[in-house]
Amino acid sequence: MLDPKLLRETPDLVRAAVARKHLDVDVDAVLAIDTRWRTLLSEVESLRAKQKAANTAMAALPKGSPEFLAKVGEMKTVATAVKEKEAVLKETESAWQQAMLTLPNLPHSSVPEGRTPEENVVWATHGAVDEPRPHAVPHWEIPGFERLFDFGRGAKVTGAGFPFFIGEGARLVRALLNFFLTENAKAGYVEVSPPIFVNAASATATGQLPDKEGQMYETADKLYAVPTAEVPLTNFYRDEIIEETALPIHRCAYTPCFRREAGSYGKDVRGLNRVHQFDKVELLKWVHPRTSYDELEALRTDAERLLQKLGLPYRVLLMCGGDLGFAQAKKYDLEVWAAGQKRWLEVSSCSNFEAFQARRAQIRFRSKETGKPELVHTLNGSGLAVPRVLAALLENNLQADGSVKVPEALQPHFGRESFRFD
RNA sequence: GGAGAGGUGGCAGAGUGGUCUAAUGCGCACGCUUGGAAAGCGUGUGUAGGGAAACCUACCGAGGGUUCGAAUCCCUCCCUCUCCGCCA
Repeated sequence: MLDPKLLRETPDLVRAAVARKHLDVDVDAVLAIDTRWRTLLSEVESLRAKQKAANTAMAALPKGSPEFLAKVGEMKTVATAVKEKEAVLKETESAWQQAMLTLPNLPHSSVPEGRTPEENVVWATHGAVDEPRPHAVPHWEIPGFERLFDFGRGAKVTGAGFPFFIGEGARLVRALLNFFLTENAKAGYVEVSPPIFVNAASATATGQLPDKEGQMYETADKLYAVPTAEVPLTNFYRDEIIEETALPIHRCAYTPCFRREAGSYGKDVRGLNRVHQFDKVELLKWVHPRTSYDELEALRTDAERLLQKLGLPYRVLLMCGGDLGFAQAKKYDLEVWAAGQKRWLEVSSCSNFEAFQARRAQIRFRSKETGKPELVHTLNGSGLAVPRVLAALLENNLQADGSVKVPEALQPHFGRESFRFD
């Protein structure tokens, strides 16, 4: 959510942000509701003040005295008026809240202009992308693929997009997770193992609800399977005030992630590219507003290092205004090169939300200068998502003899230097 | 799952219909005191919204209700504790 004061005092800034993100939001309509809400609020408050004054006066009167009874009669009409006004206020308030939620976060000044993904800026490219690999094939076409990654039985047991990982397949997943967590710990992120179901309040605070409800799996008792560890992790400090000396807080968490991916059919759903359940390690930061852009660069570097150590070619995209998410102020995507499919796969998305998430989740710190609570800045990024890294690893490291070379950094976790599908 | 008890400020804990912006204690901050400290004494000490300000309003687990008036009474839900049952 945006700062309501920002809307009132500098509506042009908000209009500019809407334009840069190429969204269709009626800022003036939100302003109108805001004004109406504030008028109603002060009306209700003055009626309440009247009630309180009468209350104090009546406490001093003998109960049942004529003066007392006269006051009761008088206050009855005020009570009715308060009730009516309050009902209107409440309605207006929820309309106000909904309207405020339509306003996107302001893009940072360093975010490039642009409407479509094609206008994202290629920030950096690492590794040999154009190296000839005559035997490279999409990972799902590797002979024996289903022996280690059994999509067929997964579909029977659960449904499409819920594969079994078997033998070396399962071991690769575990090795990657172990590698990610170990490296992240070295970089100073404290490991957390969070609940993988969250309640509606948590899903609302991080923005999954109400809009993206259809993207989550919901249980019979109204809990949601997490689409990313970002949700339980960010909500850890929801409605809390953190000591400034505790900042910055760096954490990482492995969870399985569950996504219904409703309506996302197309060619990028093959194999490990897009599944309903996948493993991911998420990096999360709660920081002082002053440092959040330095922290974003560091976050991106930390995620990049993982790909570098695995020896996988990748590129960094700086997202343009139009491809920025609703809540992000600035975002980098990390895309790994899949040599068989000859395409880039997104494996991490490193974002600075500034105070946007923190305001919605009410995560604050006590400022040493003012002594007052202020909103923290939150950042997050994957470090990293397993299946797509795995897909790229299989495709890039497939040898002419059909074996797959395990990256050196992964060998201590995997236990061998290579493996075969057949 | 069954039975019972309870959720009040940073913490402990009083308050069971009216002057509660919540007693008291601890903690914390500042001041007095002191050679310095402790003790003692004094003052202050939540969050949010509105307002230029004085100030006003809301918040006693959450939501609804009764009432002229609710921390207090009623209803629903959530959570914690104790005992019993079941079980990794």
